[in-house]
Amino acid sequence: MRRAPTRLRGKPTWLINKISLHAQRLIAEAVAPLDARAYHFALLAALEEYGPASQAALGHRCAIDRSDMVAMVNELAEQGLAVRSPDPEDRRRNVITITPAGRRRLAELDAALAEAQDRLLAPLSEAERGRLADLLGRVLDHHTPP
Amino acid sequence: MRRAPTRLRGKPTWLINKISLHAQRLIAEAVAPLDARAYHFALLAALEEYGPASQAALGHRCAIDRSDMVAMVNELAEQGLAVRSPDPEDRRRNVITITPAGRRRLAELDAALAEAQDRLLAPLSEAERGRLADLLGRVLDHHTPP
DNA sequence: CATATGTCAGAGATACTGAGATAT
DNA sequence: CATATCTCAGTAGCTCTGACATAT
Repeated sequence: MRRAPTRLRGKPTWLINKISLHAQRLIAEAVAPLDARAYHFALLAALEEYGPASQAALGHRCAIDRSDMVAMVNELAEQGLAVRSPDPEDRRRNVITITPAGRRRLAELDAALAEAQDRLLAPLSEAERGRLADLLGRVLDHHTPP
Repeated sequence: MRRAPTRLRGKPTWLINKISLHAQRLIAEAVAPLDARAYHFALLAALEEYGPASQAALGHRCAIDRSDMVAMVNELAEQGLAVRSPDPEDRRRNVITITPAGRRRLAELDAALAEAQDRLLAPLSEAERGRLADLLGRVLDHHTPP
């Protein structure tokens, strides 16, 4: 890919899409030893930070479709990382709750993912990583409905 | 997705992956009226900048797998944007050449994609877009074999 | 009746793998 | 023999759509 066409190099969408592939690969490698996926971390992080939540609420926070949420919660439940129970106050809902094992797994995943960030952003200094995260955060916010 | 978990927000890989989805959607919408895809632009840009090339060389420049290149070149050829002909000097190869119609299409795609960049990066100033492109370019280079 | 939630089946687009045929 | 190129078939992971049943 050396010397990609100038017109291509100048398109941030292209840079982002290509980097995204590297990011997905690095993350998959990082969490594979834990028998996990990237979304496990997202869900466990949301459960720990905001407490028990319905699948719809989790999906809203983490930008995961509710149809995909089913399988993700199944996986967390099978591994004993979260519990799915009916919500007595609204019987359409399930309440998902993180378990002690889930909190331990969250910490492990966080460490593994931190290393993946480090590999992805290896050529950037700490200050540059901060600036990049700020710019990306603003871009994502702009495309995120309230 | 409002108020994504702090741990998630702090992971550039997550920001990049989510933004990549928005980018792909914007690009698909931008080039759909031209009956094209993002890779058409990549290939036409490479052909215009570096001249006729084999499919393997194109794939190397644009980071497209050879097995996917076949269908892409088929599409360009069907639309009269490029010509595929056997290489007399190395009969394993095809030489792909851009046509005048291909150059016109390249200009159209470039304009359409410029607008997509604009929509993706709407919240950023010109200076910030430049800084973002620089940071992303360095990250991508780091993961690109020579 | 209209909306929200969870569930499921399947489509779509993208990237990759593995194999074969041909040529160097 | 080892490698390179093109081609094709099939797979994998992820995202999204549409439908349904249930509950509000």
